[in-house]
Amino acid sequence: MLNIKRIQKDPAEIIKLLKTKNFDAGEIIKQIINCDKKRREILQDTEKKKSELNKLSKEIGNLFREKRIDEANLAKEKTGKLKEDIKKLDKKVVETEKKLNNLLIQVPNIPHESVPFGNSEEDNEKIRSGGEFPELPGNVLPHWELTVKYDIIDFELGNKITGAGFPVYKGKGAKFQRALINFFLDEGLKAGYLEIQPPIVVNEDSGYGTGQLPDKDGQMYYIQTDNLYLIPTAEVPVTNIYRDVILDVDELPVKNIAYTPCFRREAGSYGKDVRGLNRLHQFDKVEIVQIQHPGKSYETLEEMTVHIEGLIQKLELPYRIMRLCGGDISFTSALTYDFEVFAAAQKKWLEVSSVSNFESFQANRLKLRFKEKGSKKTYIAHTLNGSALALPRIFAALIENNQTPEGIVIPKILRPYTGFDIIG
RNA sequence: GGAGAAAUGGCAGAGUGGUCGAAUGCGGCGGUCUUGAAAACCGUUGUCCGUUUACUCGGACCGGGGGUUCGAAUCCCUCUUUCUCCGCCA
Repeated sequence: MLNIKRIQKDPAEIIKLLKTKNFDAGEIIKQIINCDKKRREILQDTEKKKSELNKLSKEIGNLFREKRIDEANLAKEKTGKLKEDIKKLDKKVVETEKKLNNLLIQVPNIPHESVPFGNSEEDNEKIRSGGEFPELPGNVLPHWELTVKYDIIDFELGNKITGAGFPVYKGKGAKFQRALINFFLDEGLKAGYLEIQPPIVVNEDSGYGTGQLPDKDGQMYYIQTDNLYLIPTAEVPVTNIYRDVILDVDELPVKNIAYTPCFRREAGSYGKDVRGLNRLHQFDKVEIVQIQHPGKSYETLEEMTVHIEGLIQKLELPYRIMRLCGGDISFTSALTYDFEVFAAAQKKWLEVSSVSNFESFQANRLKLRFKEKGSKKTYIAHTLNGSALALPRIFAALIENNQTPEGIVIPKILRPYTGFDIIG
C-alpha cells in the first residue's frame, strides 16, 4: 500500500511512474485524493465536537463536586445532541477510512526506475547468466520419468492419498530433498541470516498484512473451522512477525531465513508446462527476508541476488537472472529479479527464485517502522524477500542435468548432506 | 474438552466512575559529581491521527470489538490470549 502522504504530494508523478506497470492510475488517484480530503474534513468536524463534549463533561464533573446539582443537570441536557452528532460522524469517519483504504490497496507499488517497459515475460531483461549447459546423450529423460525410473518421487501415490500436485518423495529422493533444505539453510546462516521456524498456518490479519487478502484468498488453502490459511510462502508468517513493530535503527538490517512447506491452490492450468515438479500444490522452499533502512535497500537487494546466485553456482546449474519488466513484475514489488535454471531434458528455463524489493509498500500496510538514533520520529522500513531457493524445480533441473547411464550424479556440494553421490 | 483467575507504558506493578495518558520501582536517555567508572542526586522518557510555516492546539489509544454514562483503565456484553487445576495426547 502506498503512503497517502506521498500520493498527496505529487499525484501526477505517481500516475506517470505507474505507466511502467501498464497501470492507468489517473482515475483512482483522483478518487483517493478526494476521499482523503473528505475524510479529513469529517475528522476535524468530529474532533471539534468531541472536544466540546469533553469540555462539557469536565464542567459537569466540577459542578457535581461543588454540589451545584441543578446547574449540572442543566449542562447535561446540552450534551444530548452533541453525542448524537458524534456518533453519526464517527460512523462516517470509519466508513470513509474504509473506502480510502479500499482504494489505496488497489494501487500497485511504484516500480524502480530500472524496471523496463513491457507486457510479458518476453520483455524481461537478462542481467547476467552463468553455469555450463550439460552435454547429455540423445536418449535423456525428463524428470517426471527419471523419478519413476529411480523410484524417488511417486506422483501416483500422492494422487491417492491427497490429490494431484502433492508428490510423495521416497528413499534417496526424500533424502535428496532434505539435503537441499539443509544446504540452503546452512548457506543462509553463513550469510548472517537468523533461522526461523514459523507456523505454516496463519490467521486473517497476517493474510492482510502481506497482501494475500483480500484479493488473492482463492490462492490459499483455507481452514474454515478455525478461520486459518495455509501459507503460500514463508514470507507471510516471517514478515508478519514484524507487523506493528517499531525497530531501533541499529537492529537493521533484520535478516531472517526460514524453511517451510508452501501451499498453493492455483486452480486450473494443467498440461505440459506444469508436469511433474514444475508446478505443485505443496512444495518446499527456503525463504530469505530482510528489513532494511530505506537508504540501503537496493544495496541489500544486490546482496541477496549475489547470495542466491551463489547457491545456484554451487549446485553447478546453468542459470540466468532476469530483471522483470513492468508487465511481469508483481503488484507489490518495486524491483524483482527472477532466477531461472535450465532443465536440460525438458529444454526449459525454470523459475527457481524471485527476489524483490518492496520498498515501503509492504511495511506501510504492516506498520513496520524504525526509529533513528536520538530521534522520536518513526519511519517506514523497507522490506525485501527472495527464495533461496524453491526446491522442486531445483530438484527437477538437478536430476535432469546430472543423469548418466549409471544414474543421477549428486553435485559435490550436496554429498556431505546426502551421504551418497549417485542415485542409481 | 471441563472449572476457575487474569490481561495496564520497554519490564515489574498501583489504580474499581471525574483533576488518569495513567502512581511507584526498574530499565533507557541527558546532566551534576568523578582522572574514569560505579554509587548518589537532578531532569527526561509511549504510539497514532488531525491542525499549524512553526511554537501550538485538538482527538484517539490501559488485550480486540460493542454497550451503559454528561464522563470509563475502572461498570456491562462479547471475542481473543495467558495462567492454575482436571481430562486427553505426540
